Amino acid sequence: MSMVNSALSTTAYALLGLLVFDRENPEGMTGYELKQRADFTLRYYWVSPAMSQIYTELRKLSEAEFVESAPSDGPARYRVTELGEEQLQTWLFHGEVGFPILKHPVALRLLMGRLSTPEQLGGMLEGHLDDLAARRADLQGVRDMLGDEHQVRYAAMVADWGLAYYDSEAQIVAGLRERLDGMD
Amino acid sequence: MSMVNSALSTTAYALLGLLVFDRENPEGMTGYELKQRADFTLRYYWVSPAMSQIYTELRKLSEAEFVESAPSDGPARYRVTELGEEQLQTWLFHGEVGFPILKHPVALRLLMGRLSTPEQLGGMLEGHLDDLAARRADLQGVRDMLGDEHQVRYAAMVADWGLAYYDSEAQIVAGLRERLDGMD
DNA sequence: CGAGACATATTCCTAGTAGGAATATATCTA
DNA sequence: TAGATATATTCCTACTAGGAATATGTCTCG
Repeated sequence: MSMVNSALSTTAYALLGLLVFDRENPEGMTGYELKQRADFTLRYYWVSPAMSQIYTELRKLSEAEFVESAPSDGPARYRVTELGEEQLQTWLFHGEVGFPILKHPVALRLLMGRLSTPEQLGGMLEGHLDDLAARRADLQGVRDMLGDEHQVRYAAMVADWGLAYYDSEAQIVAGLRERLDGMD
Repeated sequence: MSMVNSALSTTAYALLGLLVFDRENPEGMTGYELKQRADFTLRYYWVSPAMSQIYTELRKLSEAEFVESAPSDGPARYRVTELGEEQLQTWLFHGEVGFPILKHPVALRLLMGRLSTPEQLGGMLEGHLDDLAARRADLQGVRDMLGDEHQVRYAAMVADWGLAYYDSEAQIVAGLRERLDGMD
């Protein structure tokens, strides 16, 4: 027995959130633009969905009338509806808040530290941190983008959190160096 | 054209790592025990795979002869093979190290802060932190379990990292309280 | 001692998700 | 004007999540 009107996925709500964020824009957003926005802002807190996934979720949101797209000859441009905004509100504070899920290949390798030399671990971590530098710059961009005061009040905390999270990797490397130096 | 001998998933290597960790135990581990171990140690750094997934991955590892199970009448008990250990070594430091992926429903809701009152956000965060208290205790357990000095040297950093990661949520709440107090 | 609860052990099924390939058009650039 | 890049969307397939189903063993309490 498949649940009719089954609950939307968290990813669907995340996209709905992006559309609410953009609700002053009368043009709306295409799926493609949503993907870009998701890659830019969302991916630090929720997996950035694949393109195909975005269109799937948009279809579901559309069926539930949480988003609408004015019929046009060009690409479909979605806007959040009143109903959608209400629904997001409801979900935000009345839905089950699940546990964070992390897939961290670097941490995983650190956990297997006994299988490696300190040099190997150190090398891997430093390579990873190089990659992170670019990400960190992006994250600053996200913070700059969040201009509205209400948004800033809370989202900046999240951004700080994200930075703290990544900074702690820098701390690990620092700690690692220290430990390496202190080794006999 | 399906790739024959296709590369194992990260989850498979994670399980292989758990078996290596346990390689002094001549009994080996059952799939069930691996699941328990994964829930205990692994889930903070990699999604803890579902039971069914564990058995799927074990089958693949077995086909590749990275693990072996002595035939017996009881439940299958797996041990890592020489080949498996070598393979894990190779993967650890010669495979592609992907980017961390986070699914954080709390951070997601914080990002949508403009849709909520400070009280709602604060309430949600505090509820979440209550749940985390238990987890944090678990994590201490993981650290206690890692008795071997080589392991401790690196895994303790990971544990610290995990703790720092979760502690930063406490900081967010503290920051939130501060901001709430400072509000007109 | 027997009943029910809980732990162990594994398989099966289904919906969901990832993510690349394919397709098409528009624009930009040299 | 050809090739590259960006926009826009769909399609396909393999993988993953995760609950249900199924057994058997063990523990506990009246």
